[in-house]
Amino acid sequence: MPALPEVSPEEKCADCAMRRQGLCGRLSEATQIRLAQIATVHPVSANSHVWSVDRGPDLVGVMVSGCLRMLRNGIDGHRQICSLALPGDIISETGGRSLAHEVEAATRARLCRFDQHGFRRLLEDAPDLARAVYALRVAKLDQLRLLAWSLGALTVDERICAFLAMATRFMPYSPLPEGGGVLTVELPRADIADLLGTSVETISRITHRLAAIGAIRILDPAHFEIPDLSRVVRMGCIQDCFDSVRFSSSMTEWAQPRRHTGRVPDPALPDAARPPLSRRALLRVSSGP
Amino acid sequence: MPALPEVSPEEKCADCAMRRQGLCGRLSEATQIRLAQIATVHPVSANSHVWSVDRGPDLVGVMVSGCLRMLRNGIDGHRQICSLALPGDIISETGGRSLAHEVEAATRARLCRFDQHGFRRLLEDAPDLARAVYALRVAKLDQLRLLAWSLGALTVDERICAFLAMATRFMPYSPLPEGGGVLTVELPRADIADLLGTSVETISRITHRLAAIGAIRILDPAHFEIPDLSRVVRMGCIQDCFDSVRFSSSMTEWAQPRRHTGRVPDPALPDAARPPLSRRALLRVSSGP
DNA sequence: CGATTAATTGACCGACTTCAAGACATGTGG
DNA sequence: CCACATGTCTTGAAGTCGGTCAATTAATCG
Repeated sequence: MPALPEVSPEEKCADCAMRRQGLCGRLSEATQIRLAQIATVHPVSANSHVWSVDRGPDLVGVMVSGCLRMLRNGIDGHRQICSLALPGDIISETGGRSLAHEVEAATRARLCRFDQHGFRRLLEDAPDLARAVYALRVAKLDQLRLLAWSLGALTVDERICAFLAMATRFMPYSPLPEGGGVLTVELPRADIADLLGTSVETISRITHRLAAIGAIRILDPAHFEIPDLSRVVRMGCIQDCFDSVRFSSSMTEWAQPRRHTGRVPDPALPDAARPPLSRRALLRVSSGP
Repeated sequence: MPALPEVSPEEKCADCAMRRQGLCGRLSEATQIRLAQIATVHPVSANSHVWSVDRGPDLVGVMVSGCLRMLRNGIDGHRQICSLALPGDIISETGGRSLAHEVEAATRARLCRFDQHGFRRLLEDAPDLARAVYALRVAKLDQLRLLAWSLGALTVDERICAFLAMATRFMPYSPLPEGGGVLTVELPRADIADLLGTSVETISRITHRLAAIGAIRILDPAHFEIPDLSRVVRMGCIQDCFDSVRFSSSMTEWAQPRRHTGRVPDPALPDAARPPLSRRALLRVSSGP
C-alpha cells in the first residue's frame, strides 16, 4: 500500500455512512474524534472467516457496510446463526470464556476496527461510549430473545413471515407509491435457513407459497415486493413487537435524541447508503401490476 | 404488618444466601451496603404473574431463591421461555420500548427488589455495580445464544441432554461418591417443554428413553441421577462450551476474583442454600446399584 | 460459451406434535 | 381412613410438518 498523506480524524469519518447511525451516531463529537484516532477500516470478502472463539485475537469494531453472521456449528454440520451484525452494529468478540462461536462475513462487508487497548481505555474514559455500547447490547439481547422465541414457538411459515417483516427494518426497503414496498434481502437462502432453523428448500417452498396467496411478490431471489406489510407482520405473529424491537440501522426509535452537530443533517443520507436495486428489480418494480 | 425494629443494612443481608454470589457477590462491601438500603425482599408464589411489558411498572432486583421464567406467547398459546432467572440473577425489566414478554414465577421464589430511582442513581455512582450489571448481561447474552442455537440446530433429544447437563451448573446437583451425581430439576415438565420448544409428552418419552440406555436414572419426576455427566454433555453436543458458559449461581468461573471481606468465607454456604433432596429421592439414591 | 454455484421443484419418510386415556401423587373433607 | 378431586406425569396411536435426497432450472463468472 502506498503511504497515504496524513488524514485528520475528522476527515477520516467525514464520508462514512455510519457516522450518524449505530454506535457512532450515539457518540458526542469529541468521543467520535477520539475513536477515529484508533480506527481503521477493513474490507472483508463474502464468506471469509472473520473471527472464531478458539484462536482469534480480541476483535472490537463497528460494521460500516455489509453483514456478518455469528454462528455455532452442531455436530452434524447443522449451523445456527445466533446473530447478524448489520451496519452500525458493534462487534466485540473477546476470546477466552464465552460460548464457542464463529464470526463470518455473510456478504462483502466493511468493518471499522478499533485498537483493542485504546478502545478499552476510551471505554473507561468516555461515559457516552460506555452508554452506547450498553444500549446496543441491550438491543441485541432483545433481538436474540425474539429469535429464540420464534425458533421455539413459531412454525416455519410464521418464522419466515416474521423474518421478512423484521427485515424491512434492518435491510434495504424502498416503500412504493402504491403502498407496500420492495425488500432487498442481502442474505443468501442458506443463511436465512440457518438463521430460522430450517432448510433452503423449505424457504423456497414457503416463499413461493406466500407469493401464491399474494402476501408477497418474488421479483428475484433477493427482492421481495410486500404489498401489505401489516399482513406479513400478522402472519409472523409479531404485531406486538414489530415497532418496538430496535435495530442499530434504524435509529429513529432510539430514545436518545440526536445531538446538535452544527451542521444540517442530510436526510438523503440513510437512503443513499443503501445499495441500489438491481436493474432487473427496478424494471419489474416500475412495470408493476 | 407489625412495625419491626430498625435493622441496619449490614444485618439485612447477613444471612442472605446470595450475599456472595451473583450480582451481590460482585459488589464491594460499601456498594453492597448502599444497595441494601434500597432493597426489600418479596416472596412470590409459584405461577404468579410478576411482571408484563404492557402494564408493569419498572422492576429492578435480584433473585434470592426459586426461579422465574421470562416468556413470550405465540398466537395459539404456544409459549417460549426465553430466559430463566435463577438465584443471583439480576432482574431488570423496564417498560416501554422492548420485546413484549412476561415474567412469571416458575417456582415459589423470593425476589430482592430495589427502589427504581435509587438503583439508577447508584448505578451512576458505583462503578462496580455498573460493571456487575454489565457482566451479568453479557453472561445472559451467551446463555440466550446457546438457547437459540439449541432450538435451531439440535434435535429434541440433543436439546434435552444439553439442558440436563447445563442444569447441573445452575440447579441443585449433588455429586455422588461413586461418581456422577443427582440433579434436582426444580422446573415442572411444562416449563422444560416451553424452554426447549417441545411438548411435555416428548420430554417424558425421551427422558425415559435416556433412562433405558443408561444415560440417566429417573429417581422421580424431579430427580435424575446422572452416572456419567460427560456422556450427557456429549449427547447434548455442548462439549465445547459446557464449562465456559457462565451462570450467576456458579460463581467459580467468573473472572473477577473474590474480594477480601475480612471474614473467612464459609465454604458450606453454597451447598446449604440448596433445598435438600426429598425423602424418597434420598432413599432411592442411598439404595443405588 | 462452458463451468460452477445458487435456487427451485418433486418424492419420500421419519421424527414430533396432537389428541386421548391411563397412572400416580397430593390434598380435602366427610 | 377412605372417597373423591386435582394436577402432574406417563403411555399409546394416528397424522403431518418439514427435513433429506435427488434432479432440474436459473444465475454468475471467468
